Formats: sequence, C-alpha cells, structure tokens
Amino acid sequence: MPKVVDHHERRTLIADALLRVAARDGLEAVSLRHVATEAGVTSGMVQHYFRTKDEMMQFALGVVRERNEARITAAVTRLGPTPAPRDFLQAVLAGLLPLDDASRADGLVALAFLAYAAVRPEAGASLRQDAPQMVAYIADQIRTAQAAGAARTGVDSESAATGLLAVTEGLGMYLLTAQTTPEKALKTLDAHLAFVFSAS
Amino acid sequence: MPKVVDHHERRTLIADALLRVAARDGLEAVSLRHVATEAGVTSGMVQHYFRTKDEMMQFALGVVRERNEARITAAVTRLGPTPAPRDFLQAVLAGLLPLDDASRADGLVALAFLAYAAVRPEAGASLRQDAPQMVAYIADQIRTAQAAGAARTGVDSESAATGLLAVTEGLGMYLLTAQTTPEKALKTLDAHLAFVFSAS
DNA sequence: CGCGTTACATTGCAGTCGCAACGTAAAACG
DNA sequence: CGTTTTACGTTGCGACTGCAATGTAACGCG
Repeated sequence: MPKVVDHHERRTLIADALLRVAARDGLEAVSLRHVATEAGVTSGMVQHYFRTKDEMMQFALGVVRERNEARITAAVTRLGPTPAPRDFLQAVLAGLLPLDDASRADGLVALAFLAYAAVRPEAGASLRQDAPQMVAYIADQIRTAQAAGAARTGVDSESAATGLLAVTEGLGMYLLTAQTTPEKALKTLDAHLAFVFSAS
Repeated sequence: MPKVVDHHERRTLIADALLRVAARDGLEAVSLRHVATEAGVTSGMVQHYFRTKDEMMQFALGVVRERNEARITAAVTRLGPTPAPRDFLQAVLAGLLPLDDASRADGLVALAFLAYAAVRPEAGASLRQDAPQMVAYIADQIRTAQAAGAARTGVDSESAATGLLAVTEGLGMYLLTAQTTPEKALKTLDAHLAFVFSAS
C-alpha cells in the first residue's frame, strides 16, 4: 500500500468543500469537478473516495446533521446541569436558529437538501430520523414543567412540543430568506415560550 | 401575422408543465426540453415564449404565488362575512398548509424555489414581498380580538402574528417531508391558536 | 394580391455533466 | 527485493444542457 490515509478524514475534507460550494452557489452547482476544485484536489481523487455523486451527497448530508447535533449539544452543555425546562428549551431552540454566518450557511445547505430529498425518498429518510425523539424530548420537558405548575395545563404536551419545533423551523426559514431579523425571531420565539410556560 | 394567440395563456401552459416536472422530479430536472416534452410542444416554442430559462423560472414562480394567493382568498370567502378573528385565522392558516395532493405539489415546488432563490437574491425578492402585509394583517386581527377580550393581552401582537405564520410554515415543511400527519398538524395549529386566543 | 410580421420547428454548437478506463507512483508485506 | 495493493492523476466518451441561428408556414394589413 502507499501512504496510509485516513479515509474518513479525506471524505470529510471533500464533503466540507461540497458544503462550501452548496452554500455559495446552491446545490445545483455541486458537481464532481467543482467540488474537487474547491477542495483543491483532482476530480479523480473525489471519485476515488466516492464511487458515485449520490454517495458523496449522502455523506455530506450526514455531515450537516452531525454539525446541527453538535450545535445543540453545545448549547445544552453551556447551560449547566439541571436547568429549568423553559431556559433549557430556549437554549436548544435558539441554538437551532441560523443566527450567525456559520449556522446560516449550514441552514442554506440544509434547505437545499430538503428540497433535494423531497423527490428522493431514500435520501429523505436520513433527514426524518431524529425528529420524533426531538418531539418526545421536548414534550417531556413540558410535562415536567406542567407537573411543577410552571406551564399551562390542559394542553397536549405533544402538540405543544410540535408547535415549538415548528415555530423554530419556520423562523429559521424566515431568517434564511431574510424575511425577518435575528432580534425579531428571538422575540417571537420567546413570546411563544411565554405562551407555553405560563399559569393556566 | 399568423394565428392570433394569447401570449399569457401559452406562457401559463408552459409554466404549468414546468411545475409538474418540478413537483415530480425536482427543480434540477427542469430543462427546456423536459418542460417542452411535458407540455407536449417543441423546445423551439418554449424558447419563443421565454427568451431565457431564468425568465421562464421567474414566470413559473409567479404562477405559484398566484395559486397560493387564490387558495387563501378562497378559504376566506368560504368563511362568509365578519367571522371571528380566531375562526378567520384558523381558516387562513389551515389554507396555507399542504394538506391535499394539489397543494402538496405546489408546496414541494415552492420549497424547491425557496432553495433556488436563496442563492439568487434577485429571484428571492419575489418571494419576500407579501410576507410583511401578511404579518400586519394577522397582527391586526389579534389586536381586534385583544380589544374584545377574546385574546390574551400583554403580548406583542406582531410577535404573536409572526409566531402564527412561523408555526404554519414549519408545519408545512413537516408535512412536505412526511415528518407529521395532516391530523397532527391541524391539532398543533389549533393548540397554538388556543394559546393566543385565551383569557389572559 | 403581395408583403411583412409573427408563430412556431429544426438543427447545431460549445460547454458541462457523471463516470469508466487506464496509467503511475509509492509503500506495506512476503 | 520483488510483488501486490492502494492512492491517486489523466483522459475521454456519451449524454445532456442553454441558446443562437435558420427555416418555414400562416395570417393580418395595405
């Protein structure tokens, strides 16, 4: 064998270049040659690490998901142990919003992938898989607050959780398309949290 | 001159074909020849009515916007005169959700266009233009209800309006990507409306 | 009845695409 | 030390793209 190389590292290098191209020029500008040029390698090398373009896309999609996950866990750990449910959810959901340039770029790519996967069911499965546990987790937080008298009762916790996530998702889209500002988005999110977490 | 033809009708015919292709195979599958084949015409004719592909895309984008607008006004007129703000908003927002096959197809196309416009600012302007008045209108409804004691006070009406729209948008995305069901989406929307329209 | 304008259809060209095929160099392994 | 396997680089092919160019037929107008 020649130089011993870390396959995963090379693939991540290429995927990063792909994401840069997608964030700058859109997903339709992603081609083997463009990605290779962006990564500073030859298209032959890209082909060596990904047998097909679709395989490369799938991998890049996974990288986006990992980054989002990392952003969330970072927001959570930054909060310290045993935070109040409302503060906890505020941190998690705000961490999901594309507020800075880095997360904005990722958001644009995620949006492009969403449209890409909408007509490609096998690729879409990867995007769908972590939503249910997210809903369950948030619903659990709401139920805890309800039991402590810190959240409005008489509301289905799952509906409230889905609503919270949907608001965040919608605000994210408005941010990505410059239909609102970070300040207004955060204010709207807080207003919604105030709806959920209030005396009944 | 030869046969007198309705230009706008022909352009709409072509745009409809474009939207069918986009809904079925994604926006990346939209090419002059594919659209022409789908419309049952020659690519030369497409070129005759649209000087460039981008012009064709812009026009199709406008058609999507018109359809959405029509769906909303249809939902409103179906409601009769002077409805209660809550019923009114329920009808409008539910009308925005991609619940049947037709609106689902349109939603998929709109999603694709969103990603398309995200890296094409001049095309994105067309998507952004009607959001502010929508927010203003909903905020007005909320303020009316607040004055009548039918909605919770002490909340910024603009934030509440933005939240309502964001929830709808987010639920729409979950529906398009099959991450939720129409029943759950409507239930979540109603739960959010219950948050806004309740004694303070 | 010409005539010019409009409504298409056909063809072709330059560029890009994904991908296969092949070549080469280097290093681990016997 | 030779062999084999891996890691690339290069080239090219067939298909597709947007678009320009050109041709042709039909109809309104003077």
